[in-house]
Parts: sequence; structure tokens; C-alpha cells
Amino acid sequence: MPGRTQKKLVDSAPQRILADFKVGVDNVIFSVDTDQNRLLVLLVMRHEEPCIGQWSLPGTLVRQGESLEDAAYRVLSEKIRVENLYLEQLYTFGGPDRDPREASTSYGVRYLSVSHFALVRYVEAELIADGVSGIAWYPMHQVPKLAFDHNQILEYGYRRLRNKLEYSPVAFEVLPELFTLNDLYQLYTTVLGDNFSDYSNFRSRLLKLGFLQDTGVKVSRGAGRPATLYRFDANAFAPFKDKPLVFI
Amino acid sequence: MPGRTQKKLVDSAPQRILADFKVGVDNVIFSVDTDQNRLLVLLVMRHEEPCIGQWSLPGTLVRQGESLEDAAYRVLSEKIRVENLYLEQLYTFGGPDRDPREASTSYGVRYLSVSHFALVRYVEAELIADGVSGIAWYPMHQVPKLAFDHNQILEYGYRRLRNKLEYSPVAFEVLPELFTLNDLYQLYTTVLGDNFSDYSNFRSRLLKLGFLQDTGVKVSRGAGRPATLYRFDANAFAPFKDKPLVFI
DNA sequence: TCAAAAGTGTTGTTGTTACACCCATGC
DNA sequence: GCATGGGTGTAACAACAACACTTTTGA
Repeated sequence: MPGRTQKKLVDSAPQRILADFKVGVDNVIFSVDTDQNRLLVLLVMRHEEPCIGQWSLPGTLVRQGESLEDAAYRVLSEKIRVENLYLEQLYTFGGPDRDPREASTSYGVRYLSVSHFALVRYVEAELIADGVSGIAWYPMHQVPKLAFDHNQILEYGYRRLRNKLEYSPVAFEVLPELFTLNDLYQLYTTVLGDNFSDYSNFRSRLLKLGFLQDTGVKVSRGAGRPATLYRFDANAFAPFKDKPLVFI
Repeated sequence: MPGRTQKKLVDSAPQRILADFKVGVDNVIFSVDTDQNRLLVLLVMRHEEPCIGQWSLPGTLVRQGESLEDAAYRVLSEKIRVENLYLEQLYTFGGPDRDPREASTSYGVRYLSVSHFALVRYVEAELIADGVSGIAWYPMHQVPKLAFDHNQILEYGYRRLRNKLEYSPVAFEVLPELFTLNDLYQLYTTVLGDNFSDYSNFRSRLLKLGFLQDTGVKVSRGAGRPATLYRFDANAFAPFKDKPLVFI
């Protein structure tokens, strides 16, 4: 198989042998710890070669008959039990030599990573400790050097998260059914930084839009005046789909 | 190989055989014909199985040693000669059974499509007629039924194009070095529809931002007062990166 | 001189920002 | 009663939309 062994050669005549791929799915799974105002990302310790002993994004290889999205959900459900989540595709990283396995095998199988981005409810997300330790929520700003190109993927996911918050109602996927306006505000400040908007302005802007239902119910959290609980009304939000910057 | 032949069975014991993939790259290539106010997309006629005789997005399979981006540029350069272009990755479509070739082969090879989105200069883009006919610019709103899931990919690309226009300076990749404000405005209206903004407001908004250099040169196009030629100043634009809705 | 295209200005309305202030509760 | 967090109001300012108007050209 001459073409295969010559894959590193820079040849004027293009070599036309198709690459064979295994396709992986790597998930950037975020959650927000509103109590401590921290944005968290789920990391797992690798117990297999390659990159054994390094932290990485949870991932898996796609199986026969399985769609990319299915695979992404499978990784997620193997690592955490969670009721509410948001998931979407992020980006596909697929240059040659991004995975050490490519070099080690002489058959030239390439590894491609279709990364996904997920947001889950922190309070209800229960980590599945699979015997050995090695799965943890890391604060976004204390993430170590990760395996493969996972730091790059994480950066990409973080950017997407911030954008999503600005124009889409992802936040409500991850808040409880009933929430206070302060819960919502905290979520935004922990992700976007607390200089994005004044609380009272954030408040009146969102209420004016009219997709937050006042439930009338009040809840008291320690000292101070009790807060009103709101519910997100997806129908009332519909007209704002595709409109940019709804939340900022 | 029991697992392979049973891939359609819904089994309680998950089958764990990894899928083997060929990876394709499909390009949504846009250009704007400012003379006729039309948004165009490049389509090619398929001359091979599967889907022979149908129009499709130009695409190819990724070769050994070739990155996804390389493959995307290769497709492009095989179809058109062009100096200035913008290209970015769009989305990866990879469900099982999206490609008829998957069914026809018994070895269960899957076909995955990493779609890309490109914008080229219409006036300088020269189509490469490869003997047989079968490559053409189609007005976006007259696109026929395409092969595979390419209509879906195209829709996705169109949405991305409109978003890009709103917050990023892609337009200048596709305008000549020197252009009039009307050229710019025409480009925006043909893509976004002509109800997106009044010309004079568009004009003053952009000029106030300060990243359009007045060259002092005037150009006369038929009747009417001659227009000033402007140049895009990438440095002056830098502060607006990451800021949403610069252009609207 | 007139139509056509470029470019400027004006005005009412809306949104944003940065606050000051009032309200209801626990301790 | 006072600290604490929830909630309302407002005034200065910036942005936006609609449209009238002026300028400079070719025919």
C-alpha cells in the first residue's frame, strides 16, 4: 500500500487515497454553582492510553448505528445523572496528527472529534463515580492542562456559552422551574462577569419583555424581603427567537 | 461479525463495535451579484453514484494527510478560481443512513459530512468547467431539490451568512479593496432583505464607527453625483471584534 | 434644466446607564 | 430598629427610524 506509507511526503502529484476515520465525540459540559458564583466544567481523568493520567473532556468514540448526538448523550449519561440539560454541537476538530493514536498505528486511521457543548443543572447533577476516582467539576478559571487539544475545545465552548446566554433562553434550561430574578441575574454574572449589567436594569429589561410569568409565590431566603418566583414562558418568548441580544 | 449484521436491532445489551467513517466536506459557497441584487450559491451536478444527475453542494472526501480545512479549500479551488474568499466550518452532519452509500455496502462504513461555508467575490470568481457542464451559480431563492441532505446544509449556511453579516466584517472579504458605501449597502440588502435599514441611517452609522477610510477618490457610475471610495481599515475595526451588532 | 445618485440634517421615539430611593423581612 | 436583600422610579444621555432636504453629476 504505497500511498499509505507515503502520507507524510509532500508530493507534487496529489495522493488520492481516502483517509479512514474513527469519530469521537467530546463534550464541554458546563454547570453553574450559583451559591458560590462559579462556572464549572466537567473533567475526567484518563485511565487508558493515550494521555493516561491526564485530565480531559469526557468523550467517546461513535459506535455503529449511533448518531453523533446519540453518542454525545451517551457520554453525558455515563458520567452524570441529570434531568434537565441543553446540548448542541460545537465544532469538529480533525486535522491529521491531533491524536497520538494516529502516529502509533501504521494503518493511518485518523481520529476526528466532533465536540459538543452542554449545560446542566448543578444542583441536580449527580456524578457517577465509576469505581476509581477521576471525575470532577472544575472551576472554569482553574482548569489544568488537558489531554489532546481539549483546552482549545474548552475555550471554544466557553465562548459559545457566553454568546448563547446573550440571545437565547438557555439559562432557563438550567434554572429550576421556578426561580427568582436574582437567581437568573447570578447565573448571568457568574458566566459573563459582573460588569455586564446593573441588577435593576437587567430586571426591568427582562420583565418588560414579558416572557417571565409572575407566579405570585414569594420565597424568603434568610434576611431581606422575600423574592417573587417567576416561570419562563416559552410561548411568550417565541417572537424573540432569532432576535439578537434579548438578554443584554 | 454478528455485531455488524445486527446493527439495526434494538438490543438491551448495547453493541459496542465502533463505526468506521469516511469523512466528506461539503461547501456552501455564496457570492453576491450586486448588479442584479442576487445572492448566489454554487451548485454542481453529480456525475457519479449515488444521486447521479442531481444538483448538490460541491464536496469531496477527505484524503490521507489532509486536514478538514485543506479539503474544503481543495473543493473550492477545483471548482472556481478566486483571489479573495472567506471560509469557515459550519456544522457536521453525521447520522447513520444520511448517505445512500451506507446502505449499499455491507461493511457498515459511515459517511460523515463536515460542512463549510464560504463567501467569494462574484466578479472575480471564474468557474472551472471541467469538460462536461454541471456547475452553476444558483440564485438562493431558486435552488432546486438537492442530493443527500444538502438543502438542509444550505439552509444552515444561509442562516450563518446572515448572522455573520451583522457582527463581523465578512462583507469586506468579498467587496473590492475600494468600494462605495452604496456597494456595501447593496450587499447587505441583497443578503438580509431590503427592509433591514434605511440607506442614510446605515451610512451614518458605519461612518461614525470610524473603520471606513475615506480615500478621497470619487467614482462616477452613470448619472448622478460621483461616490466616494472607501477602504476597510482592519486595525480600526479591532475594538469592535466580539461586539455584537456592529453593522445593524 | 431635470433626473438620478450621493450625501447631510432634523425630529420624535426608544433604549441604556447610573443611580437614588422605597419595601418587606429576620434578628 | 437596622441590616439585608427585593423591588421601583427617574433623569441624562445615546441610539434608532423615518424622512426631508441639499449637492453634484450626466444627459
